Amino acid sequence: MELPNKYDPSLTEDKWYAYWIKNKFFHSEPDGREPYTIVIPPPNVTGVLHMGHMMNNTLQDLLTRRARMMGKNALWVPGTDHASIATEAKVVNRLSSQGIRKRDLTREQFLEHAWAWTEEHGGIILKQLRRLGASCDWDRTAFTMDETRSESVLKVFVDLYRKGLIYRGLRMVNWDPKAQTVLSTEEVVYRDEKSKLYYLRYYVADAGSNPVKPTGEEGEVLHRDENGRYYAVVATTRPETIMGDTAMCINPKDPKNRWLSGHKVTVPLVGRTIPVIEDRYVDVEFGTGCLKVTPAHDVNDYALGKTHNLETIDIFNPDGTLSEAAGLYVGMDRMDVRKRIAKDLENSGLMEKVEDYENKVGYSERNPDTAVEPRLCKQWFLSMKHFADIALPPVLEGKIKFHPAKYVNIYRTWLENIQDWCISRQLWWGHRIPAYFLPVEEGREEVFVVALTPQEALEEARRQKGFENVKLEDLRRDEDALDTWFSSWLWPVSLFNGINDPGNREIEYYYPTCDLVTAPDIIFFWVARMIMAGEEYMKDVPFRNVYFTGIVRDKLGRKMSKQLGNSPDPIGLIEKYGADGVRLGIMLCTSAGNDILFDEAQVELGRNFSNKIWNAFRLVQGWTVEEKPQGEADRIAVEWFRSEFNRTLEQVNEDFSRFRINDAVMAIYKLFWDDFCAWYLEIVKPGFADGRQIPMDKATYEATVSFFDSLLKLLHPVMPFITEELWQNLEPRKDGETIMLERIPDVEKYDEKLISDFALATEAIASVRALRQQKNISPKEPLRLQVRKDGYPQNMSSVISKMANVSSIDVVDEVDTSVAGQSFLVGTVQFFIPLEGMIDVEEERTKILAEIQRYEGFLRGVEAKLSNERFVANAPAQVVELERKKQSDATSKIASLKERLETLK
RNA sequence: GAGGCUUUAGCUCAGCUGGUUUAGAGCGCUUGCUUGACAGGCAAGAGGUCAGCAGUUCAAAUCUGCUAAGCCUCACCA
Repeated sequence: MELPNKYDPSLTEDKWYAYWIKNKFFHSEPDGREPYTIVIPPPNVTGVLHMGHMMNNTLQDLLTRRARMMGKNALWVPGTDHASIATEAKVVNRLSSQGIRKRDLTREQFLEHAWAWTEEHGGIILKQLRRLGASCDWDRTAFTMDETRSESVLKVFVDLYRKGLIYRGLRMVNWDPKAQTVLSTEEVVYRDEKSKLYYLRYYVADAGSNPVKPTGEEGEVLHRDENGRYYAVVATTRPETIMGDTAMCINPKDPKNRWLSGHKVTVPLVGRTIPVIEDRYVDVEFGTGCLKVTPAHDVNDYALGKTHNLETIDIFNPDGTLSEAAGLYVGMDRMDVRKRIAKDLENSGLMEKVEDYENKVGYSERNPDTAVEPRLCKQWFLSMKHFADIALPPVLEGKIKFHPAKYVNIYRTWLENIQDWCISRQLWWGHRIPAYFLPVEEGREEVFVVALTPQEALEEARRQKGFENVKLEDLRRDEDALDTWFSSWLWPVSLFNGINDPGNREIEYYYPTCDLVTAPDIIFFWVARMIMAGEEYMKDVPFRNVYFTGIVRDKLGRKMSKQLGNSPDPIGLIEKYGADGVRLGIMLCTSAGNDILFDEAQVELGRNFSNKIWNAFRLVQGWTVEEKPQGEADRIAVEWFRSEFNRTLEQVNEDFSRFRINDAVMAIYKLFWDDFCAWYLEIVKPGFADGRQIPMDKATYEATVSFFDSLLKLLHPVMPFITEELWQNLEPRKDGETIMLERIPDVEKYDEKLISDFALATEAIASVRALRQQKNISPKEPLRLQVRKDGYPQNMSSVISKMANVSSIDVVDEVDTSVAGQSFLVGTVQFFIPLEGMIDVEEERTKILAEIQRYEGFLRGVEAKLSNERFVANAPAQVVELERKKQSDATSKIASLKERLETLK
């Protein structure tokens, strides 16, 4: 078969993927083998593939394929996430572009649009994963809102409610005014922001009752205006909230504000009179030491309001505009009000000054332009104390291993300071909370029941006192949906239907899963909560290893973003470099927990490597065989490569077991390119005679094919397509055979002496080649070589002869340096090449002198150690012995170099 | 503000339990290579005060402390 000299991935990738699918090689069913399970971190159902996914999913595929080729029953379960906030936002946007407002639709109408959108865009990302070669069991593709998963979510909600772990409560929560829903504390991201600190005058309202004068002359001036009226000054970053002020607070230990104690002040512009309260919460040093208290719009103020029994005035509408309760600026957005009120305060002489100020402002994780508002409302919460208690031990005790381990601390800190999880969202796209409110009179406290179905809810309701005759249509189901993560946290369990059908064959077999590959930014959102759910519902961990990837950045270290345009299109890369090339390139630069700086040169390297493999195959494929004895160099090469392969295999296994994926992949890369191609194949490659390739002996040929076979297997998990293509052509295969289901060889014993002897030979060869280059001697001109027999592995002569084009190697007691020539050392072995008339004596002397200097310096260091009595007395015997060996080696090297110098005179 | 991590060749990173020939890899760079696998290649090279300072030790890139720069996580200071 005539093969082109360039590998063309487009001719193989789709073909083999279709073959794998047709033969159901990705499909897994429970059986007697050891299971290996990975569940995909479900991407947003309407998302598209980005570089982060590429890395993450290549890793998962690599691990899955490798496990499969180690004889395990490997299963990688794919699926998508309904991503309630993100998807709902997209649907709302699309509707608004069609002139439809969400609030004009019923819930059912809106959900129809949302499902249509999901069907339209859903699953694109899963199709893209196929291009990458992902060996997911597509028959098991799941969705967080499909029937099984939805049922699981509702069951868990009901169960946790009955266990008393879910409660409904009035709390200060984080409100996203754009999405118009609450968020959990984890969904708020804080950003440093340059803002202003406004100093506002709050006049003392009961001046008639002779307030205690501010102490000190300075105070007199500061706190009294030209009309003699006293005032306090409050520093705030949020002047737009003054309409909600219900107190001013000072620290009781603050002498400079003592005079305000017990008085009342007037809120500027608003004119409302509010009390001055005292609380040690107030920082005396900050601003003026006077704090305005707005219980409805600040977490701390809310706490103050509770302890001091203050009125709460909510001045915002859900969309962030000012409500009727504000009295002023009604209907304006809060951010506009801030600018406007600053001017108005200024004009009314109520603004003392404005300072630049840097503070942290919380933004919505999903709507990064929207500042989150603290807001008081009634929501559903999951009590976390219990879950923290069950989720911490498995990680601390090492039942679950984090790679890298540094995340254990982060995990621990979070769990030890955990807050209750707000799980309700004011969204429609999601799992609707299975709570039903019963009809009560206006103003009475709400009464509700929690049940899986309306029918069960009705039965439950009728057991409530006073509701014995309630009817189904009287029940009003809670409008809210659940936080998306409230379904994702069940993923490793719900994928195997472990909630709805506990103890079923699949959950028993596949759970716990083995490895989880995910990004560290969802450690709290997802990883921690899966551990909680796993422990709660399976009484066991959901996975044994968590591999945290880094963030994919561009080569300048910037995050990839649409705005910067620095995010390559993954499918474009696959088309340009081949999926195998992209996979290899990315795998070479990942390491657990470290960000990767992506450079297209990386995948170019991967493409080049594909080509290297391809051409190595072309070489081997073109060989002919005849009956003849195996040559000596060939025999050594075969034995050596067998050892080298096993040594590397051992290293690769070790690297994989420690999740040092890039090291493992690099080791395989070097094994193939450097050891197999550059050394092994070059040694056994037959020459040409009379314009025809010399046939090769059977033993060498068969060894080579078997090495190629092993190498392809080792490479397959990283580069599935090209390895399948070549494996299929390496020997005749039957339909239905695949490299995917072959076994990666086990490590066999190897000969370390042979490996080190061969290393010496390669160094000697490199030295001869270097010499040729320096002296301008053609590689084709044969040279003769002398070698001093001490420490020289004579079995390497045939290899050296062939690779360095040396016509004869004389192994001698002492090299004959009486003729002109060049000597060199490999380790302690001395080589000499006679080169009559080919060397420049002066240049040679300079070089040898430099060499002597280097060794003398080294020797001085060694001797300094050895002459140090404390070293000889304290260091372990073998370390001292080693130093002695270094000393004698260096001494003999120097001696031989000096001798050589003599002969050059 | 509290904890944690990082700093080794031009770039990205190894260097694991202090000791193995006075530091390794990949990429990049330099030089030389056109007939038999591959220029997406082959061969040979250059390149380092291991961030700085002080300490512990017979011995430090490796352990400790301080300093500097960068990054991450958490935290209610208006």
